Amino acid sequence: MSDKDKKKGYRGTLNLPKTGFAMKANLTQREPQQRKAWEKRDIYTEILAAREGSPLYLLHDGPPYANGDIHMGHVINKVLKDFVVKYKTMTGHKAPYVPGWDCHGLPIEVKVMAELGERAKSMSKPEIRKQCQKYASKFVKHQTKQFKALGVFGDFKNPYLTLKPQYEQGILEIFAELVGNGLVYKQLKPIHWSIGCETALADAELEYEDVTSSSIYVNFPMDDDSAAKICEMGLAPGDTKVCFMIWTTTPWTLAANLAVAMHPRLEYVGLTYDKDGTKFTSIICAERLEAVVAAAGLEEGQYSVSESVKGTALERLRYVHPYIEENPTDRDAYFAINAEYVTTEDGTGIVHIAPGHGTEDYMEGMRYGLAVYSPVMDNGCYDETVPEWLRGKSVLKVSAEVNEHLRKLGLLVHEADLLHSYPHCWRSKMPVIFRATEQWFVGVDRDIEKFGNKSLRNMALEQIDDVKWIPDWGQKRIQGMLESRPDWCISRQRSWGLPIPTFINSNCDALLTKESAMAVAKYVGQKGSNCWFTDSPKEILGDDFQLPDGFSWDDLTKEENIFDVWFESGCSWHSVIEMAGYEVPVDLYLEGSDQHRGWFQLSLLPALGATGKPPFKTVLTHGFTVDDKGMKQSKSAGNYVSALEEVEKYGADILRLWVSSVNYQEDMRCSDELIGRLQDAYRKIRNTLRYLMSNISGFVPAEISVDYKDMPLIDQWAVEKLNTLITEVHQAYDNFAFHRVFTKIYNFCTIEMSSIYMDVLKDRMYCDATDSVGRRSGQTVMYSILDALVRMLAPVLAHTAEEAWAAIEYKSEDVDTVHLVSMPVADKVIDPTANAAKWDRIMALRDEVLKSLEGLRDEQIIKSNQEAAITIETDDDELLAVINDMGIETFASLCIVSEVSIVKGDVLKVSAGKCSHPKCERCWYYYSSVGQNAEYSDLCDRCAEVVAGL
RNA sequence: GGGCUCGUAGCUCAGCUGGCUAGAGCGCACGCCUGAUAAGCGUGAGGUCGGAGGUUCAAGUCCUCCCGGGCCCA
Repeated sequence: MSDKDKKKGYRGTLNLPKTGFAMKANLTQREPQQRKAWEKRDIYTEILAAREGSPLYLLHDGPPYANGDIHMGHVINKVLKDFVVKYKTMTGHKAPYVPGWDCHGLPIEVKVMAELGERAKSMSKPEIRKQCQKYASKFVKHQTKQFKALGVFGDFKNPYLTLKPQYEQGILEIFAELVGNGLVYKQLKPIHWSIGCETALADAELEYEDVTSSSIYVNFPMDDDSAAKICEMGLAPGDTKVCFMIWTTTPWTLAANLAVAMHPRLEYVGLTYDKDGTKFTSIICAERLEAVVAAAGLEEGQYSVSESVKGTALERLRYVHPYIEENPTDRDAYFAINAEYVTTEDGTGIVHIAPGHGTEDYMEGMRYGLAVYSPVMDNGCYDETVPEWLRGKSVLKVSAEVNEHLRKLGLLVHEADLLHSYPHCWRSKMPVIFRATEQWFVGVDRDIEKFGNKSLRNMALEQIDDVKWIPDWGQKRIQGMLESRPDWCISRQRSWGLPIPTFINSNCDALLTKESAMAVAKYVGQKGSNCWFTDSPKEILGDDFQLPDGFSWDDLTKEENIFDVWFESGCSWHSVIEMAGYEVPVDLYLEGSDQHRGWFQLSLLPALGATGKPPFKTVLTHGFTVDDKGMKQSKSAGNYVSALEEVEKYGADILRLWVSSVNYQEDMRCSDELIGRLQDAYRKIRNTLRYLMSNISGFVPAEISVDYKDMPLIDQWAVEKLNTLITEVHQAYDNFAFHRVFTKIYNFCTIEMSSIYMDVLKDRMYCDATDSVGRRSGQTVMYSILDALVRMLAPVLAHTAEEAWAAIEYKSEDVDTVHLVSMPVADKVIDPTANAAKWDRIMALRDEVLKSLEGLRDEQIIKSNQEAAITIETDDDELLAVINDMGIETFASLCIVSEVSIVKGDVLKVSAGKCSHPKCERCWYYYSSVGQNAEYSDLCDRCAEVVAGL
């Protein structure tokens, strides 16, 4: 025997852990191979086929925009969806997942136009659209690769794309239904207009930024009759120039002014003062007096204030436009109206009204019969109807000139810069203006005969109650949005999109009926929407299409509006789900919480308008990633985490584990460091699996398992803990509470397994005879824990669980992918609560013992626990009984000490000392039996017996 | 400015319908083991529960206000 062998002693007689499951994960190398193997066997198709005939669970994917690389938001979204799909599959559902992309729209068109540069000018719409399609397809490919690299399973070979003819057909079919139900109309209406892009913008296309605007106080002189009335009311002395004083931050809109508004119930006064040698009386709101006096620079004694009257008293009084001599509209104008929305937060309490340039102005204007006057052209310049000095000038650059003009007229009371938040176009970044143009709308307040004369708004508000919102405040959120939302402007003046199928004759009558839209739908479904730009109305509608009265084939042209992309994605429940033969509502929509305004709402409305039903049963939302300090992430702020880099660096399972670890209902703090920390958790989980696996090599569960009732108490404890874990994890998954899944499993690995059970089991596993009942019992438990853990981890650690499943020698289910295995089910026969109180006491006592051992170690009396002998004194009969019941030796093994004695004393007292017995050279315990066996004088009786039997 | 929402140890999470000296894991510090070893075990230090009022015998948990985030809107 060499020295080296001597040193090893009895090592060769032990059953030490053995496994091929590597400690080092090497995820960045191993995962791609795993994915390749999945790809090769087409695991998505295989899984679906295996679940054919099972209950359906439909998660309908919301389409990301086909532009750019994926970011952390995508990661969270897709991984959460994948958790759901994989879990549902493992609970016996057929859970198809068809990923989709939003392919039309402004961002792509703008990008393509920029790339084309000058060349774009000589290109036709179909040519430009072709470039856009190429661009979109390219990013669909990119993102497909990136999503798959996360371990997401789905039908990536046949994704849904909003640019596919079939999909487009579906949109037009829904549109036709809405037309048929009387929801679609065309109207002049002020909408957000991007001057930079020369197009109408949707709410979702606006970005708010702080800008400095010129805010001005302006006097609008009254006509003589009204001035006289003001005097009669006692607001003006009689020898002054009487005016309404308004305040605005958009001087350019004054050219379109048609009225002034005051709140009906607020008090208004006349403020009389001298200005540039003229005596003025300005009507203002009493509450704004101080601010106006300050703005006008009036000192104490330089002005007087009249009694007040209510806003209603001023209604219909007339004024003269400051610089427009003749009313440019065919309706009455230049008088005072009452409006509830007037506030006293700033300004004068009198609001200038330009119905062509503001939504509220428009609404109030309608009530008073004002025209919708909007003297601004597509390019943001004034048209011919304004005074000559303004014609052709850009409204964004004209404030200084307007102010100067007003000053010369003596009507500008005060001018100041104001910093405020103002909407900008998300693409051109230019300030957005309100401008009235002809647009197509879906009316949300129109009664729908087919659905009991309810409006879309009514139906939506009613039926969101039948949808399950997770978290539950999602309902409140969408409710508020539905209550206040205006009609949906669905038209855009752009190239890259699905044309709105409307025709027009030379009288400007529009041809749009359910039948015409359906005819176009059919044609587009066959030829794709490019046909709109190349084919004739007759080809598109079909030879046998019956034109309505007033239309003829030789006087029919196509309109060139395209749909708001939200309308396209909002029809996916039809284009994707229904057209594939599935039924709506689907089980789940799962997106970021911004989609309450976006996809959720804009899917709900078309679905209600067309079918009268919502498209989803459950809507689950997640929050957004913020940086490690909780602040919004952006590339420019430098606190941006690149999803691709993180996957590259740590591997997909680390990212997946990170997603599972955070509560996605709130903001998720995210940084490279925070993600990196999950490596620790990953290692702990992986090592737990590895250790379990390493102790069951050669264990054939079906043949040599031990029954629960025959197990040692500690094994029963472990089985009970596992049972509890399974129940809790199941519940957590069912509630989409993935971070609870993570916490439960992780804590189980750390506490129950690593620091207690696996540590305690070492002696039995290593030192007991290979096929002893005690060892087999431990293996039985470890096997079932391993089996359950791998299954429960599979939705989260998609790659690692697969790797582990493959490494399990004797599988409990004859399936060669963990993703087709079923979730473990808690054993109903085992009641984990039965012994819980008892175990709490035992574990508490164990803590005391470990604490006292730490003292011994500090004094350098012992090094390892096995050197120690423990004496416990207690006055607690119950505790005495519990310990004696389980057996003092069992308790000793739980603490991994050589000797324990427990006696009745005064108070609980744990004392420890060095064990006086000799050390067994094989199991390293200090037992009295060591030395008793003549043949093996350095072994305890147990070890001697085992070694003798070898 | 409005709607919704969040704010418990360095990090990630528990704390149910208000009720003992606020918990866990990780991380950290210190120590142990060397028969899970680029592993394992133990002990310990960390929190005025965002802040201020209030209701209550009693508040992290209810109310009001304030501060600071996030999403959406204006």
